[in-house]
Amino acid sequence: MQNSFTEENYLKIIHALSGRDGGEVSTNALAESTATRAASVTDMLRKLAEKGLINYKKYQGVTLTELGEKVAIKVIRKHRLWEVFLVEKLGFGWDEVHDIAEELEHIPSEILVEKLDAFLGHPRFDPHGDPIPDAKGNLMEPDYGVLTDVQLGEKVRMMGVLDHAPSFLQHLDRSGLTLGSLIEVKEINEYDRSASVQIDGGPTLFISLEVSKNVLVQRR
Amino acid sequence: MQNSFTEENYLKIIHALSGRDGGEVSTNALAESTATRAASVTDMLRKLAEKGLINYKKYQGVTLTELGEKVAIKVIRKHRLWEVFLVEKLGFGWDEVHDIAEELEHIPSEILVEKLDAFLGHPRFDPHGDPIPDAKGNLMEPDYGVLTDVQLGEKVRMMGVLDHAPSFLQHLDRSGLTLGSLIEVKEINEYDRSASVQIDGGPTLFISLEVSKNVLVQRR
DNA sequence: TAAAAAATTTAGACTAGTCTAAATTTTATT
DNA sequence: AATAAAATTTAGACTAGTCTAAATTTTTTA
Ligand SMILES: [Mn+2]
Ligand SMILES: [Mn+2]
Ligand SMILES: [Mn+2]
Ligand SMILES: [Mn+2]
Repeated sequence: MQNSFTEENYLKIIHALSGRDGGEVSTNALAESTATRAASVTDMLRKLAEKGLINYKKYQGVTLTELGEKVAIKVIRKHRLWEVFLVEKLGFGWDEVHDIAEELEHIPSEILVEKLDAFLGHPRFDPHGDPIPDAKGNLMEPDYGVLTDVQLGEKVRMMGVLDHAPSFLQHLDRSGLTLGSLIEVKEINEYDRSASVQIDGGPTLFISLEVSKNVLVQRR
Repeated sequence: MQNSFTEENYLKIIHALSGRDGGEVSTNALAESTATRAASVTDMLRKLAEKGLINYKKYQGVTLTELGEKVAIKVIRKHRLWEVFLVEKLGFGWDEVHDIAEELEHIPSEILVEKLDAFLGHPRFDPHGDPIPDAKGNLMEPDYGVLTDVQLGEKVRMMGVLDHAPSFLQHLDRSGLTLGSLIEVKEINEYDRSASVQIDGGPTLFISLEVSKNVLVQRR
């Protein structure tokens, strides 16, 4: 049978919290991310385990099974493709698309996804720099660094963001930081780890640690 | 508060069954169209009435309130715009889009609908010839006739279909009948009311009463 | 390593939407 | 108008997903 909207969300969140190592995810972490209570999570975990989507032993946390992983990646693929559509075709800002994509990602129809993918020209990344899984379910996570780890004087390319909150994305817009920006670290303040960076060889910008922490860059 | 997927479907179906005269819709008719039982319909009707979306007096059938009508038309607008998107942009056939649009029509976001509408060039009709309500909720029902009512020798333009079933639409495709086709009635058989028609001044086609009944045409 | 704290699960309950079976109301027929 | 048939509503129950409060298990800390 089909998976419900709610089940798909649990799988997607388990995938995200599990990280690239595929480690166990705790009931409390899921309660936090799903905005429900731990007791509700336990109920759902029993059901997902029943359906063979997760590995679950009481009190031990959960991981996705291969099947669960496949389902999660399909949802992520749809989410990111729809985000590309919203930005590239409909003209939404990258700060406006996440919530709409949260709904669109649950529309069924394999063929819809594949036609959408073709219509968009088989994009490799979504508007936030996140990689789009291919039709076979392969998800290549590029290993970007965080701006915090960049040394003084280094030049890096902005490739993505860790925080997807509209307020953060809007802040980046106002700062003139977008995907692809060339960032040169001109100064790092020991006291609060804020920094001055030069964008695309042009204007210099002051950024807080909070921002640096959430900007993904390609070091070369 | 927001209306659920299920509530929206009830409103849309009440709108459809109510016809242009806005007449009462019976519990049984709704049970049939929603593929549920009459008892379930009664429960939902109480709820919709509670929310001010329908006029409901026990045993008397229902009509939409102005509010209910507004909500129904918004759903219809979304359904038809998404169908245009699926056909015009993604390359689906007109026989493939209805079920997918049934899902997409429930995605919220007013701004999404308006951006989609603009992206599509503000289409007036969907792939089946059905009129698309405008952003203000105006729905202009053109008064087409049915091919059955066309006289011998008359020339009419095909403008829509009454049956939206994939099998019927595929049958029209195979027959070479599409929206915009010029149809001249060459012969009508008294016995079964089947007919021979000439399409776009070209090939002559034999069509059954069942088909004629479901083809909408513009008489001039 | 025993007690305290934290995390997790169980118990019991609620809502939305659905069902079957029984009761009621309306409509059609004698 | 009385009765039969059809339509509709009510009663009681079920599932998915959620909740609070209580019980249990694991982890931490003294
Ligand atoms: Mn997103
Ligand atoms: Mn994204
Ligand atoms: Mn349709
Ligand atoms: Mn249509």
